Amino acid sequence: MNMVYADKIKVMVVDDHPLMRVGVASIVNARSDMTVVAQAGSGEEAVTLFLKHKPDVTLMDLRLPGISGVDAIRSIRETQPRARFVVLTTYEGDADIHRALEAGAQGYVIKGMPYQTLVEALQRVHKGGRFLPPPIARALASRMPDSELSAREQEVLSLLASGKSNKDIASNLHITEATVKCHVSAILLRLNVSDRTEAVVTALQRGLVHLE
Amino acid sequence: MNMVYADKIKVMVVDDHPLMRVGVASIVNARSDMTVVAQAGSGEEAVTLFLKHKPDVTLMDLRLPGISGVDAIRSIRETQPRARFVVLTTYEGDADIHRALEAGAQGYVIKGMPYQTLVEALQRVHKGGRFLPPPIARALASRMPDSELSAREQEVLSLLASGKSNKDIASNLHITEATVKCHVSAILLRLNVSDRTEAVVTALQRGLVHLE
DNA sequence: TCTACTATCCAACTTTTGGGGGATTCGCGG
DNA sequence: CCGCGAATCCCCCAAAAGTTGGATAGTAGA
Repeated sequence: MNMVYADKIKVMVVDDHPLMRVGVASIVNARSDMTVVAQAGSGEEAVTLFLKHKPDVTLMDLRLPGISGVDAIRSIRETQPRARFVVLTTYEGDADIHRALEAGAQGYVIKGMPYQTLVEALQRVHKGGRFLPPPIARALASRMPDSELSAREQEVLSLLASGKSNKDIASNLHITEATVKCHVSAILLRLNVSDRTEAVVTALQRGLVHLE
Repeated sequence: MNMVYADKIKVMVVDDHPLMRVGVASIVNARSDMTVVAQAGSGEEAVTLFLKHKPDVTLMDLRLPGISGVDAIRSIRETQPRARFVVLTTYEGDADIHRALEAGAQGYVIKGMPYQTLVEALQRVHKGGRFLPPPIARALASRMPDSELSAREQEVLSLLASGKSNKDIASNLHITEATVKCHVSAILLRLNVSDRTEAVVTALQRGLVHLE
């Protein structure tokens, strides 16, 4: 019987850490105006469970095994454009924030903020609004407007971030070392750094690439 | 009245994420053989609360604001050598594991393992044993036995990992660029990599250094 | 004590990187 | 159609990074 949920916000929790899911669920269920209707530990599971439970708001972590949280949001919104999402993740740079909002998230909360923030985000997003805490909005605003890398440059950056030399990158992409240098120079310019190592460090800090 | 705790394992939870603390606490408190007697959000708070509540086992995250979890363990064990610790953290390389055990932790559990693992770790460590899940023991075993960097090399590595050039590092440490190159070469040898960028990436993967 | 070892330091040499031109192709939108 | 940006390549050169060999000093052990 679904009557018991009639006046409550139906929430789905997506996070690969069982302990974090339990924590979030106990916060949500402790309130009289919301309830957890599903929990998922991966992006794939989230897509499946969304269709089954139709939550009002989905709390989504970004770093997940398999497809990323951003991809899961995009995938769900393709068929369910009215789905609403609050991203709940550890801070890993402004790039993730931008990508998540672009994919269709309406809220963004950092793990470690007081949990009243999370509750407020769920309420606001459920009512059709957006929710970006001041530190997040600030990080987003401080983005260079022209900081977009081309597809090729992103490929080069990710190889750079795995520690490869220009020669390795060249053979990996089947292009010449000269071309690699060209792309690397463009990346250094965009990221406003002076060498490849600094480029990797700031790319990791801003979340443009990840380890492993 | 402490009588209610007479037959229960007294647990302290240390983690800077309130949601994670709530999750862990609800798991522990749901069991009849253990109970949470204190929660801390920083290493400093952990030291204070330990003296006040004398938990049987402390669940300790490693990445904390202020002093690290390892430092907190070391600090507490200086005056309370019988204190027992289970590290509960995200996997960030074998270096952290080694440092934590050296500081006096008896157990090591990764966030994201099924929470039955956490319960078992608490029980085993409380009974005076140790607890290292197979994946952790394996990561520890695969460490190079000779992978220790000298103090100076660690300084250089951390500057390397912030993206500084040899010249910057030299002026930072008040030595010649030639000497810096020498240290860098030694680091490359130890980490078994071929250039500084790769060194930074693998150092980050293994948890020898951290971003920021 | 005297040797062996290690950490630290330095300089000369070789290789890799990054910068500055410039050229070609391809596709996309005005 | 034409301009424009993205991607590809080339040459040359200067600067940075990495290699090798060697000096010094302190320390632990035979």
